[in-house]
Amino acid sequence: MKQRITLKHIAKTFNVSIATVSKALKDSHEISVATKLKIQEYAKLHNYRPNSIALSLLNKKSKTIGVIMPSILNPFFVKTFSGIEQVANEKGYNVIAIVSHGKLDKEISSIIVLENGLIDGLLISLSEEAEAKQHFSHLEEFIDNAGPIVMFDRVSDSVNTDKVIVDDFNCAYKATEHLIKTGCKHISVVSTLDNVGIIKLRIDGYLKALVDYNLPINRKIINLIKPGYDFETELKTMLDYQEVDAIIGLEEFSAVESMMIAQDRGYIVPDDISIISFTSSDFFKYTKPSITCINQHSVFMGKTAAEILISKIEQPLGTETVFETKTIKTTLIERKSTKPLVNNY
Amino acid sequence: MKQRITLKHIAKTFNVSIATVSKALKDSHEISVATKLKIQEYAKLHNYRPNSIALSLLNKKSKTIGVIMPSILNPFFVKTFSGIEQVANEKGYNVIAIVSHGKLDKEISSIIVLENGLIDGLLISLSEEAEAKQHFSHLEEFIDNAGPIVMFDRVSDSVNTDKVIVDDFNCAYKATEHLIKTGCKHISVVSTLDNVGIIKLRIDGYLKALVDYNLPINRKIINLIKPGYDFETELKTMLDYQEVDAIIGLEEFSAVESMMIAQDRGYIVPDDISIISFTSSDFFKYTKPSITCINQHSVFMGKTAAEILISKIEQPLGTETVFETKTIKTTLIERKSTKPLVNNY
DNA sequence: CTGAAAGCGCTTACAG
DNA sequence: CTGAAAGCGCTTACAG
Repeated sequence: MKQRITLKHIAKTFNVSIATVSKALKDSHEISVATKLKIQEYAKLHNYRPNSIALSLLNKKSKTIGVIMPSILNPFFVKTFSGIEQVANEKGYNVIAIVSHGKLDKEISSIIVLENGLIDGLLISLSEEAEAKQHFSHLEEFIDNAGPIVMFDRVSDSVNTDKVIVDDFNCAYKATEHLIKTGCKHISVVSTLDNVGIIKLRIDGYLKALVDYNLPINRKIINLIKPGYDFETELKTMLDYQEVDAIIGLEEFSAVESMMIAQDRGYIVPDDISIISFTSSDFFKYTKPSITCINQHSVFMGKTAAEILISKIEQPLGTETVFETKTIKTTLIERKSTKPLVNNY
Repeated sequence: MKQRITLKHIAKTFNVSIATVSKALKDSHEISVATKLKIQEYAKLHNYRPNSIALSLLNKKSKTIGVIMPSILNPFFVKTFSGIEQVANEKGYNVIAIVSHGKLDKEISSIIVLENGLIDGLLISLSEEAEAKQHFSHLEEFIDNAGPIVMFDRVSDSVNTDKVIVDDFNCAYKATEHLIKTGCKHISVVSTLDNVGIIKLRIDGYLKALVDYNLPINRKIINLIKPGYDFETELKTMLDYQEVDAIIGLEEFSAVESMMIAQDRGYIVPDDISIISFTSSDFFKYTKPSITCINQHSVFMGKTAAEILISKIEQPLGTETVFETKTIKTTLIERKSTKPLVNNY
């Protein structure tokens, strides 16, 4: 690694000032054609590239955005991230990715690092712990000091900023309704997450559907399995002691693992028990039976969030800031883990 | 967004110099306890944080690394990235993620952006196009001007730098051997990638195993499906016209999709046809039958690559640079898509 | 104990 | 047509 070439170097070799070199490279009309030519040629030959850190300091813009997600080993977040990366790159922004692993202190320390000029704006999906403790002052501090935030998926009403969400309530309602319409009466909800706003919304949507269709509510088959508890044990216990003819898995793992366990116990899917999964994975096509799921259009969600963020970053100073909450529509992808809809419903 | 507080602001409020404030905040012994105290208190109260861009410019270190991958919607790269992110964060580095989508010009333009002080070092898995065209000058330029590179998985011998790879040759040999030992004789290889070094290595390992076990080689069942060709059609044609009793999928998609297609045609897996996949996915547990695969320990690969890179970044100037190529060991995870090993082999 | 100066690499308004 | 100056936010060796 040799020394990177700078304006100073070029200035010295031609015995001109740094300012002249700077202008020459920008093809300024202030500079004579002769000097422009020789400087540009030399710069090209030596692969001169302006130092982006220096420009950041000057412009107070880093042309990079940050993304903080609870996990990256979760297909939903991977796809969202993919969407974010795409539009960021199109618009000339770099993206710094940070995984909070659901931990509040990781979230806070990351934001502190990013807060000092490193990024022009932040995309964040809240950590479980931030939601559980309702701790958001680090976000407000960021907004005050560093730039705009757009929250996606796991958001909080307490933070006044732009948001992109999935319509979790209706989405759960639709899934539940679909199960009811295919003849299910004892619909369980299974999740490995708790204390997260979206889970509450999904359960509310589920409950509403039950009420609307005059089905009884059985709290014992709303199975939020807390960390530390064994999924398999919890699920088997439920299947042993409760009547269940359908399971809505609130994330991929819960759905696919529930299906496996039920099948191992001899249940036929979907005849004995139907399965629907929140979050769509390409792999749901490949299970036996293939799994009916809700497509949350996560790539699109990522793109939308990034677009909003960048437009906020680039809006002229003094523009009145109006915050919007965009809801991404979901689709039910019908596969073989649910019974066909009865026509005469 | 208000104005971020700087040393200048603090200096002005206490009528001292910027230098004094800087030293006071570093708790320098040069400064009187009284001034240190009031300055520190004020800074804390107003949430002062040194501007990291300014520090980067000063130190010529940005404490961030770049990662360029061909794809992020591929579980192998996601896991590798996860490993990278983990150690980078432990060691206080930010990571900028860039997806090349297999395109050379995206790879080049990204490197140009990153080259100018933005990152201290780069992790890269080559794009298909860079490998196909054997174009690597952008990497050499980066190494010359910006900092160390560590290549992972898709590497090139032509670039003199550190590398972390999977032992693709032996890995394919092992997989093929396993199939032979379970009684397969007509082993096909299926991949949607071509022109990539690792694919060549895998095929070489496969061929070597066939030779060692005195099995005939049938080039017609080495099925490298080029972009634009329909996977299903290609695979069906092969199954129709060639004798095949095992398929090695060189990436997840090829394996799982091949299994589906074979099953749709009435093949029983593994009795009629065995399946092995390169790259391990959590989902392989959930297919019927579950899929035997090669675990490439991709998270570990990412961690290793990041560790090497950061050690290179942080090594004192003038340290003799010795490049190493680290090979990550792979494991065969036996599941139900292959027949059990016969004991008396 | 405090501060002026130089510098990291750049840009731009202003003089000459 | 060219350059000196000021500045982005910081640090550090050197004077006083």
